[in-house]
Amino acid sequence: MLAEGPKTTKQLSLGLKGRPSGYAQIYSYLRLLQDCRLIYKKGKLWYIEDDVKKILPSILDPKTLKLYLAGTSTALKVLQSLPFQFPYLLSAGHYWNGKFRLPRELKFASEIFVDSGAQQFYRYFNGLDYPYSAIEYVDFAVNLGANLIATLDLPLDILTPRGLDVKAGLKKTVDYGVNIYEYAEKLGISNKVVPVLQGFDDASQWLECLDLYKDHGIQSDIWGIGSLCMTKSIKLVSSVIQQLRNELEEKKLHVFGLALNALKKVFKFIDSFDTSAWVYWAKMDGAVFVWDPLRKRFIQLQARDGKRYDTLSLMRINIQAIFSMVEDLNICKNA
DNA sequence: AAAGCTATTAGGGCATGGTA
DNA sequence: TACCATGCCCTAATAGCTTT
Repeated sequence: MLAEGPKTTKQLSLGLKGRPSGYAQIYSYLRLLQDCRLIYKKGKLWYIEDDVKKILPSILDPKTLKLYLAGTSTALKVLQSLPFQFPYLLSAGHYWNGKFRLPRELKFASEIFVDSGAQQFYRYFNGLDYPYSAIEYVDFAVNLGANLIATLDLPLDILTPRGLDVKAGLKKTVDYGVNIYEYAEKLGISNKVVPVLQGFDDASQWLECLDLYKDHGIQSDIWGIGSLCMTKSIKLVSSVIQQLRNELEEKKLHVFGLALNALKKVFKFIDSFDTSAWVYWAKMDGAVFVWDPLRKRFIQLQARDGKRYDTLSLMRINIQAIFSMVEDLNICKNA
C-alpha cells in the first residue's frame, strides 16, 4: 500500500484490517520497519525509503525465468522418472494421428503448456493448413488439462525458405490465432491462450505480427515468440526479443525453442522458455553438461575410457544441469 | 473534545524439549 | 506416550499521552 504513496497509520490499518482495532499492531509493525530503515515518517505520513522503493518491485514480484521442459518418447520416460514436478511444454503434433490421442501420465507436470508443434510435423501440412482445426486443437488442450495454449502458428523459419511469402505467413498465423482465440473465448478460457508472434529474418516482422494481432483486438498477458528455434543468429534473436520487450513492457514473454547460447544474451528480457536440448546432448555424444556459473557456460564432459553410461541416466543429469543454469540466471536476473 | 499516537499488559496458539 | 514448562509470536485491549 505504501508503494502507492504516503499514507497515515490510520489509512494503513483500515486498509489492512478493515477495522480500526488493528491500529496498535499496525503501528508497532510500522515502527519496526522504521527501525530497519525501510520506511520513515514525516508528520503523520509514512513513506518508503527511496532505495527500498527502487528494489521493491523485485521483492514483491521477483523476476523469475521459468523453464518448460519438452520431450517425447524416451525423453518423456525420463521426465516421468524425475522425483519432482516441473513445467512441461507439450507438443500437440506428437499426439495427432488422424485424430488427437490424449497423453497419459503427465503427473510430473506442475503445469502444462500446449504448443502446436508445427516444427516437428510441418511435413504433414496440406499447403499452409494444419491437419487439425482450431476447435480440435483447443479441445485436445482443454481435455488434457492445459494451463496455457499456444496459438497455431506457421513456422516461418522453416516455410519461408520453401517459398512462403513472409507477409502471407504472418497473416495466416494471425488468422489462426484469431480462430483459436474466438473459440477459447466461447469456452471462457481465453486467458489461457498465448498468441505466438512470428517473423523470418528481421525484428520488424515480429512487430508487424504483433500489430496484426492487435488489429484483430487480441490482447494477452503472455506472448509467445516463435520462428527463432532454428536460427543460428544470436544477433537476430536478441534484437527480436529486445524490441518485443520494449513494445510489450508489462507483458510476459515466452520464447519457443530458444538456443542456450542465445539464452545467455536475452534471459533478462524474457519470462520463460522451453528446451529439449538436454535430450540431444545425451543422445548425440553421450555428453554430460555442467553449468559454469562464473563464465555462464556449459562445460561438456564425457566419460573416461572404459566407462559408459546409459542415455536415460545422462538425460536425467543434463536436466539437473539445465535447472542449475536457470537457478543461476535467476540470481543474475534479480541482482 | 476528538482524533491520533505510544507503551504496556494479558492471554491464546504453537513448537520445542524435558520429564515421568 | 502423555504431560508439562518454556519461550516465542501474535493479537486484543487499554491506559495515558500528544496533536488538531
